[in-house]
Amino acid sequence: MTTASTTPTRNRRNRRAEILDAAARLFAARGFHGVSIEDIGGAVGVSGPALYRHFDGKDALLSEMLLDVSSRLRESAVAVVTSAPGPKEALDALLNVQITFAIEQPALITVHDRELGNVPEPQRRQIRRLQRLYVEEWVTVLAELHPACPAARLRAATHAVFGLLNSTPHSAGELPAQDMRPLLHAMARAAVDASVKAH
Amino acid sequence: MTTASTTPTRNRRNRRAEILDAAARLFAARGFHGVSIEDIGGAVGVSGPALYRHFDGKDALLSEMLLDVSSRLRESAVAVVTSAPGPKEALDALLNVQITFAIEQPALITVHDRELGNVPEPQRRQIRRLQRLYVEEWVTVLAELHPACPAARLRAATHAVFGLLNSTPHSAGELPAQDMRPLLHAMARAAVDASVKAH
DNA sequence: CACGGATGTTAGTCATCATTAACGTAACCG
DNA sequence: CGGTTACGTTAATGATGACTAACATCCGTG
Repeated sequence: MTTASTTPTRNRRNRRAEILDAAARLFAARGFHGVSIEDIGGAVGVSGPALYRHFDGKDALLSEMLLDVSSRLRESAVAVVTSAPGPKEALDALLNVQITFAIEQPALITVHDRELGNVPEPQRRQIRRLQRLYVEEWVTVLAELHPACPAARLRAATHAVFGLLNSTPHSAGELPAQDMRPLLHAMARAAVDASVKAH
Repeated sequence: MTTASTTPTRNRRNRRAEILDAAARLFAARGFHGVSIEDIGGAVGVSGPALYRHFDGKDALLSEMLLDVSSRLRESAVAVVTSAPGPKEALDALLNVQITFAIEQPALITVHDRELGNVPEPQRRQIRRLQRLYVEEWVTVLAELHPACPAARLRAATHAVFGLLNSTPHSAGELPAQDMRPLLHAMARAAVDASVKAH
């Protein structure tokens, strides 16, 4: 083999991330069970069982992927909320976090809200926990803005906003990202305001 | 067997629909490839290969399911738009169509926007066509309301609204349907208005 | 009442697939 | 240089699963 042009160390470090990235795209397109280990290996130029040098198995691959996404979302949310001067700014920042994620990592977002059911039990619980904490960041901020609105309504509204923002992958080619971003922000913002009207 | 209490004719006619219903729920929960023929049969009280008396196979089952949903959505949209006195009422009616569907058939809606990729090619095209026509009903109405807004933006906004409304399955137990309905309507309405602001 | 069709059942069959085994090879470290 | 570690490879292996075959049963109808 004479095709090793880049630094080996660099390649080693990148392989895991490369696999996770390819797997995310494939899972998003065909679903967890619709993708084989061979498919994933093939997508990064190695073949099949090579993946077991990097992950414990297909389930572990998915677990790590979702765990990573949930953690990052949750961390970003906490960071952004605590550093915001007030709830109004916090909401804007939360919107930006989710929009950035949805636009830059559409495959991950898609997998994140579809494939939790395929994660085995020990990790499933933890991912759920992180997702819940992420939602609660939103609900807390919204509750500060509208103390009279019942929490259940705020939670439902939050999920609806996620649905709105996560629709980006569906309307992929429609609009350039630089137009999509403010559009989503404006729509989500308006939806949130409407959800608490009359409360 | 002495357990045949209901009218046989009734049972026969219902079996196909029963299967489609159970399959929709299972597909929504675990994904097309995550559900076996045995699972589907089991869910309606027959076992495995009995399904082949009603459908040509697993693919055909999915195809029929998605074709049915797309047709119904599209027909409802056309009906409601043509009978509306003006674009404003038409938009409200379209919102109600989608909301009713999302609340009453969450599993179908979920499968509808996830599993198109698993439909084999002859039918795939037709389902896509129906989905496109459905979207165009929305875009046409929105264009009447806001002629200055570029079609691409309206299309993206439409997809975002679908995302918002189809989030119902995710926030299942949060809110009773009788509260969910007006909430979704208000949020979607506001989101649409925001999407065409400054145009 | 005999018959045919609709609807099920159970026992194959044949692929596909996740996972493991057994075996290179190349870089790095002593 | 000898040995360990990291990464890959190509064969099994063992399950699972879609689909087919062969064989009931039941019901309406001539």
